[in-house]
Amino acid sequence: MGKNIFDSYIVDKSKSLYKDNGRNVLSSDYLPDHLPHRGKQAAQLAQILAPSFNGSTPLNVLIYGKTGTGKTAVACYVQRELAKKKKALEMGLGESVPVDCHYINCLINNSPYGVMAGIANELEPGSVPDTGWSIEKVFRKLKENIEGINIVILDEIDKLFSKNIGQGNQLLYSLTNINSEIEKGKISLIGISNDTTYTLNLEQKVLGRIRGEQFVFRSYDATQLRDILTERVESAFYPNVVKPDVVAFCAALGAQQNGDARYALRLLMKAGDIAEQNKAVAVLSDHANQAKSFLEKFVIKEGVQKLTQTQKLLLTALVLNKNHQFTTGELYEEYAILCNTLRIERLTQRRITDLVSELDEAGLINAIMKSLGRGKGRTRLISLDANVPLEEIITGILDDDGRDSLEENVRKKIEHVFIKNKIYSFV
DNA sequence: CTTCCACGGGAACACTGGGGTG
DNA sequence: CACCCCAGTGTTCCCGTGGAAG
Repeated sequence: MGKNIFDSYIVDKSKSLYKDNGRNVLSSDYLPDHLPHRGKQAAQLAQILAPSFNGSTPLNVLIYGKTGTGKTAVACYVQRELAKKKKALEMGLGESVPVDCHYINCLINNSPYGVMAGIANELEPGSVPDTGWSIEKVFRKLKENIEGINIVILDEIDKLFSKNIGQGNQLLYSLTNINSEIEKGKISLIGISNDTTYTLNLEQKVLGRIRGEQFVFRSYDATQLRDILTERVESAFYPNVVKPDVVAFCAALGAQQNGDARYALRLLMKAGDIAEQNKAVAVLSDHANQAKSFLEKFVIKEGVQKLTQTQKLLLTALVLNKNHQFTTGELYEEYAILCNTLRIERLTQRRITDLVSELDEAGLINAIMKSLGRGKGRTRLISLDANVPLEEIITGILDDDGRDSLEENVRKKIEHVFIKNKIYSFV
């Protein structure tokens, strides 16, 4: 047998640090049997939903909290328990219990149509196509098929409002309105939001209808994260494979990232992977350190790769003048010049301001609003974020990784520009 | 108080890609 | 098959507005 590119990555099962299927335990969509430090929240949620088994429609629920604070985990945990209870009751009664809980992720179905169709297909799989119908038609179909009490978890519900506030309100209004329109089926919503401003820009008429319970999930601190990680480590790795200081390290970093348990778990998994690839017999703090820098770079590079061609050009302009602070007007000039040399159509300045805002939100650049007074007006001062390594940005721009946001000839030309300006030499 | 530049909301448009109809 | 309906996305166009130097 010759050498194969997979060889160094496939570890002999007998030498693996992970138990069978253990690596999955660390993945973000794994739902453990026990949720440390979230038992109370799960119990409260169960209490709110419990009346559904007696035939009354539960109150709506809004859950707020930053990423990785266990919102989704708690909701899905309760969903799973509810399904178990339903089954048990049905076994006992010998008849079906008309209670169901569905999960919709609004980031994946990221449009009013997508969410509406998602719910309709939960009620009756395949009843609605992914595209092509009017929303009203989807809604009609949904109303046709709805029966009993349906608890709908709308995860990342804030994404419905980030693009078009009016549409988001309209959708929630329609969904909550169903209960007064129809007798045979009811809906209650569990909205999960990463936006901690607690408002979601809900209009008054929608707010009045939602009228439910609100939960705020506080971020985990380092101690809590350590408890979470410790439990996962026990089911993911063989005994004594992960040193306690590695767990503490991951927990501490997770705490720094706004108490993000997901990040801490990713760190731990990466550390485990690195340890395996190095054929180590244990996961050491050195592996965790490597994992940390890997994730940092990976996030940036991946973020840049996903950008549109125009955003990459804006970044290019900033990289070429990495010590300069641009006003929007200046940056637009620079961008226009770049478009000329690359022979591409340029977008309007209005569009560019939006793209700059997106880059700012992504944390790749700093754009500070300043009023410079007479003759200068009100503008943003734009520069690369000093904390972002230049190398990752440049490789992110050039290395498309099959995403094809850059036309091939444009990519070549940008590379050429970088080389000409002696910025690309170290790659 | 004027003046300046760009911010950013909103309407309108083009285009894409799917379903439904005759 | 030709043709219309519909949602979504990315864009342009128009324009009222902010806020500090002069």
